[in-house]
Amino acid sequence: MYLIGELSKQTGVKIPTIRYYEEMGLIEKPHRTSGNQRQYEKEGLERLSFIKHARDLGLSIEDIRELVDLSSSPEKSCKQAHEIAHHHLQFIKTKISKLRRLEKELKRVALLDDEGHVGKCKIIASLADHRLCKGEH
Amino acid sequence: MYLIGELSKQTGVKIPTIRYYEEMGLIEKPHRTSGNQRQYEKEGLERLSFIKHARDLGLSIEDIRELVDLSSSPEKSCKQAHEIAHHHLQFIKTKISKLRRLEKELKRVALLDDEGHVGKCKIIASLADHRLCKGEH
DNA sequence: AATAAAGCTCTAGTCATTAGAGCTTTAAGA
DNA sequence: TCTTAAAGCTCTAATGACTAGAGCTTTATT
Ligand SMILES: [Zn+2]
Ligand SMILES: [Zn+2]
Ligand SMILES: [Zn+2]
Ligand SMILES: [Zn+2]
Repeated sequence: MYLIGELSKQTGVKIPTIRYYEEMGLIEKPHRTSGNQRQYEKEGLERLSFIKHARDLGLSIEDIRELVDLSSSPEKSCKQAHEIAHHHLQFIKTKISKLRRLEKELKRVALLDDEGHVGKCKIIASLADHRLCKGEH
Repeated sequence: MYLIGELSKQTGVKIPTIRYYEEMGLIEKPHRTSGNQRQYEKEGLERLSFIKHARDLGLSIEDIRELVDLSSSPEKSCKQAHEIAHHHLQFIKTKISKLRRLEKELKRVALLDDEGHVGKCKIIASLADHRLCKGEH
């Protein structure tokens, strides 16, 4: 149905990345043509779209591998999937709050005005000395 | 004055990382003892503290290299330092807003409740199909 | 003198790709 | 049918910022 270039266009996943996913065992090894070229079916496209979407949502390859494995057994409990999503949400929240603290400090630093030369540069001084910061990073 | 382990304790930078910074040209090669061990002076400690703080604020090694180079010439214009700080602030802001969009989508996904098995799992369905999302990532 | 702690170099692994070299296969036009 | 261009293949190495480990030497303490 699709050669790798077509699959790449359909999903937005670059060709070397598709081959990498194959090597990592995220997608099944596709059928090869007589000339050794990868040939994908609709399921291959669907699985790659799933992976692309999960990656766009920031999930790790490991998380995705578990989700992919899971989704091949419809009768199993989906508890693990809920845990992964939940855990990842927490992870993103933590990341955001860390970045917000950073942003605060950086705003203070980046908006400093000074005489314009290195010797008395307030930005360089602020980077040199954490005691000038209001909080932790 | 300090051996590498002491420097590490003082700054919170791990020993292999200090050696890595040396190799990258971020810190000067220190004097060696007769037994080939690195021996740092006060300036070495100060420079490493600078680097640590800038890293904690999220600056890249490349940015830090420029700042370090710059700070050795006090008479030069510090325009470049201001640019780096500014640019980095923008970078952090962009990152935060991307993560917030992600958080929104993930909240929607992670808090879904369903019948508890993979076949009808709403989380897995949401990951499989971006059309179920409200926005871009 | 013996032992332990801390230092050294060098290599390789992490994560998720991406780039490039050097080759073969396939499709299309002359 | 021949030729060329596009697209595919494998394999290796690079990215960024470390980190871990093997196998060795130096230093400090008992
Ligand atoms: Zn300045
Ligand atoms: Zn600080
Ligand atoms: Zn479910
Ligand atoms: Zn989506």
